[in-house]
Amino acid sequence: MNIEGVAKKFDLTRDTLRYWERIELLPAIPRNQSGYREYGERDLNWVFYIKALRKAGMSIEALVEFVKLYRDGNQNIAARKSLLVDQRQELLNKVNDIQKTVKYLSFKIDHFEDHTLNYENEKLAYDQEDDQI
Amino acid sequence: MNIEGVAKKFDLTRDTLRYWERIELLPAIPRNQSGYREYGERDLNWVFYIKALRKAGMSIEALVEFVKLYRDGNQNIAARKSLLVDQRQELLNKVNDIQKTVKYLSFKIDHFEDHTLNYENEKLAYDQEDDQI
DNA sequence: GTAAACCCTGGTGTGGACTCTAGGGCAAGT
DNA sequence: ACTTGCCCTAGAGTCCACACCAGGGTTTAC
Repeated sequence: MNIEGVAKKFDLTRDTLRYWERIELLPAIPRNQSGYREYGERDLNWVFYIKALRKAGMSIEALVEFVKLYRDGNQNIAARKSLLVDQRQELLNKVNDIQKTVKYLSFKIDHFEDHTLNYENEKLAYDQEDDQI
Repeated sequence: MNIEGVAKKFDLTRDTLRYWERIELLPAIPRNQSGYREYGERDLNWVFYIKALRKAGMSIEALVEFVKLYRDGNQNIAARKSLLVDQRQELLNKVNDIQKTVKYLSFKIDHFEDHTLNYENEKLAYDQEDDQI
């Protein structure tokens, strides 16, 4: 599949795909005889993966790291797997953060008219056990 | 409380606080006779609120919008409340997205050695019902 | 009363993640 | 054969969210 097709399929711009490749967020895409990029199955997997994790808020750094491990050979399977596990954990942490904020919002919504509130009360609502604001 | 105190309390830099104020992400902070910012109870609430929502990944745009509604008077209480509700909904959507990605990662982790996978299979794991992508 | 440690504004700098442009090659239809 | 519409690279431009000055006033500690 050519770059246009991939761009459409995943709703990205061609420029973004080229950019990702340049910073090694994607592996080097094979070229046809005219030098055009020809995305294979594996490359589409990467695009899908990268896009999902970017949307979920993963840093590009972490992803580059991961791609590098793949690029550098099949050696360190354990390392790669544990990176996946780490990434999952980071996402779970993020979910946790957001859910705290949801609680905080819910509290504000429920007490919307109550103008005596201050953020100390709200902090309470936001997080009962965590002492660092 | 002066700017240094607020910065320390919320683990932000003075620059960030001034920046937020400039782009109207915070209301105009009252000044003392020397022109120094003097943060009140309400302002601390804002800082807390903004910081939490930023950390949760809310766009600055959406937050500026919200602050504006407050700034423009006490009129539209309903509008303000519904904005809170909207923001909560956005966060819930985000949680949903991330959880999809977590599922996807879990799938990859579980099938780590299985090289016959392609992103079509993974798409299945990623999201059973959503047909886009 | 003076040095250190704050505060202010206005402006410039920075890093990240694209986005666009220029200049040129290839492909497909007419 | 020629127009249209892709593709390429290299490089410049943009926007965001700060971070970092410079130049100057103020407050606090000695």
